[in-house]
Amino acid sequence: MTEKDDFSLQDFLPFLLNRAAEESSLAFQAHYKNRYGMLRNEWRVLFHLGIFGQMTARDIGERAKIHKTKISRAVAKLAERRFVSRSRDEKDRRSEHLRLTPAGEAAYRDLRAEAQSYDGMLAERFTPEEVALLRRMLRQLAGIEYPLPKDVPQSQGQGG
Amino acid sequence: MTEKDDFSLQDFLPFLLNRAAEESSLAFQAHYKNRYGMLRNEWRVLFHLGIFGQMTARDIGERAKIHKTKISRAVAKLAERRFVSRSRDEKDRRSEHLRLTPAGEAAYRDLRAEAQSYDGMLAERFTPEEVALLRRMLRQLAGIEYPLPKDVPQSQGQGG
DNA sequence: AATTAATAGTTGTTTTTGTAACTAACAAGG
DNA sequence: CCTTGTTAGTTACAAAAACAACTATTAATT
Repeated sequence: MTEKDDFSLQDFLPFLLNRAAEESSLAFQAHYKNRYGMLRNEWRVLFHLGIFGQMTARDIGERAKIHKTKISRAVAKLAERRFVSRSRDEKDRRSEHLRLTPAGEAAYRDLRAEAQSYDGMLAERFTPEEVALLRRMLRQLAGIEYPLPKDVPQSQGQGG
Repeated sequence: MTEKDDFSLQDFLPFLLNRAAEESSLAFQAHYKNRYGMLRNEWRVLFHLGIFGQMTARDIGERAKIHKTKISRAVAKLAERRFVSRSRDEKDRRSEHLRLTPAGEAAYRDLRAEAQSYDGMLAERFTPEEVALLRRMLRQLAGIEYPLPKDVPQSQGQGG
């Protein structure tokens, strides 16, 4: 099994990104899965509601780029477990406002703490500058616009 | 939908990595899917055989960290399409040596060229130093050991 | 107003994955 | 030999994702 070829799979960005994503998700996955019986899309919805307070399914899908059928099923599960409450918009009765119940808030806070310490653990392997650059590059690759710092009015060195 | 919370999902590495991986895989996926009807694990197996010439299913799984059932199915598909040929190891009749057929080689070369130009396109958004650092960090997160330079002889066993 | 198009969200069906159990071949110890 | 354990790979079944078609409601066009 000696190398025969100069192409390196382990340098190919899509491959590398997938492997890193998979690997880095494992330990966190164990948390939301084992402790709350949640699926990946469920914690994502939970986090969005935890962060933004109230959103429609559409808002979440747009922001996280998750397909509406996944959102729909994730919301159904979360509502069934009383982590999320739904209320019709009376102006537009097609859409529903979603928010966390107290139980949902509690789960969110717990998982958020977990996420923060987990992220710190991952970041710890590098210097702060490296991590900042990594996040910036990943956001760029993910097509997430760089969020400007709130206190700095001008473009802060996106550089490319 | 205003922010309510200081936790940023878009900075959470597992989330960011997943999004970047998904996004950066899209265009390449279109190639192996539309042109060859391949699935993700199938091109991965194809590439391993293209790069290393001959391997067993086990070798591939170990190197790419793909579960053996996925390899098994990917190999079955590739063999069915005559991209891969299989031959029993006569010393150990449990295992099979896999290699690309001429058709498999052709598909590999085509997709490799695609992968190279696609990777270049992704990398182009950053400076060469940034890209080098990105790959290094991703390898570290993915649990892939840093490959030592080839001219430095090295203890046997697992290799890189 | 009536018709058509668009949007929010759901449901049903087909693919893919994940997991466990399985077969076949080898290996080691009694 | 003959258990017992291990490894390579496959298969069967359950869970999840992808995709298409659907309902209900609103908006736009005539």
